[in-house]
Amino acid sequence: MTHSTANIDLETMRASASRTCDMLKTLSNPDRLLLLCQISQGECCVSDLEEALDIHQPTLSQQLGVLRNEGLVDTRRDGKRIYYSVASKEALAVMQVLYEQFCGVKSRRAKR
Amino acid sequence: MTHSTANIDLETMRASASRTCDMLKTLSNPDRLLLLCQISQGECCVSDLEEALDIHQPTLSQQLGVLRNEGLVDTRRDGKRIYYSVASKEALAVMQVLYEQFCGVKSRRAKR
DNA sequence: TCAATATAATATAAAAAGATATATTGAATT
DNA sequence: AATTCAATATATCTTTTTATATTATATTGA
Repeated sequence: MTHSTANIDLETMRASASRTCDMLKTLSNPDRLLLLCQISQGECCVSDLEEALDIHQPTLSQQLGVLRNEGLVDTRRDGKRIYYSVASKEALAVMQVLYEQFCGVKSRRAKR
Repeated sequence: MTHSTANIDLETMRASASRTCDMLKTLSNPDRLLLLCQISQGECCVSDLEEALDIHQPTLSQQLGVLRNEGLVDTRRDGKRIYYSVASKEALAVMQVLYEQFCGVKSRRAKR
């Protein structure tokens, strides 16, 4: 419990870990992950997402709400429709790696 | 509930999302994230981790157990000590991006 | 009034975190 | 070879938190 320099670094690390975990938790749900995956390929409105992912409406709206609250997506209204886009560069970067690692082409199986 | 081609793709997507979420959930805990962060910088034994991160022993062992069960780390025994290393290239790739995004140098704040 | 979307309100389950105690294994010592 | 210590793991609870799904209702714009 001393206040050594090591512990000061540790506090910084813990702060970063905490922020990072917040984002990871938000991504740790299959519906939200798929939603963000779709949205990160280009702005979509809710009905597009509903059709593409076959998630039923209240769930969809609820999970989009979570993504909004965590600041991962932005919205824009156009008439009756609300369009979603990715708002976080961090999330976008993570989605990209996840896609490469879990959905990418299997051909180049280099150093495993 | 039709079996259109769109739904076949959706099943594949859901399967990938599910696997991806499993890993994200495992990372979504500050202790585990810090542990994996340390381990990804080079093999460490448990007492190294305990000292570096100031996590108390049963918690440490428990969270390392989670990382093991999810296949994210490997272990090797040397005498009384057990050494941990990263076992998943996917996890390593994710950790790298997380580090860049949440702990990286702030200097190059290019396109935001 | 309809279509698109969001919010509310529950219920139920699940699970996550922390604490304490105990077990296992290997090395060192007697 | 028995004892003991150090390193690590497992077990067991508690408590709290969180997830998820469902159904119903509200809001907003055309």
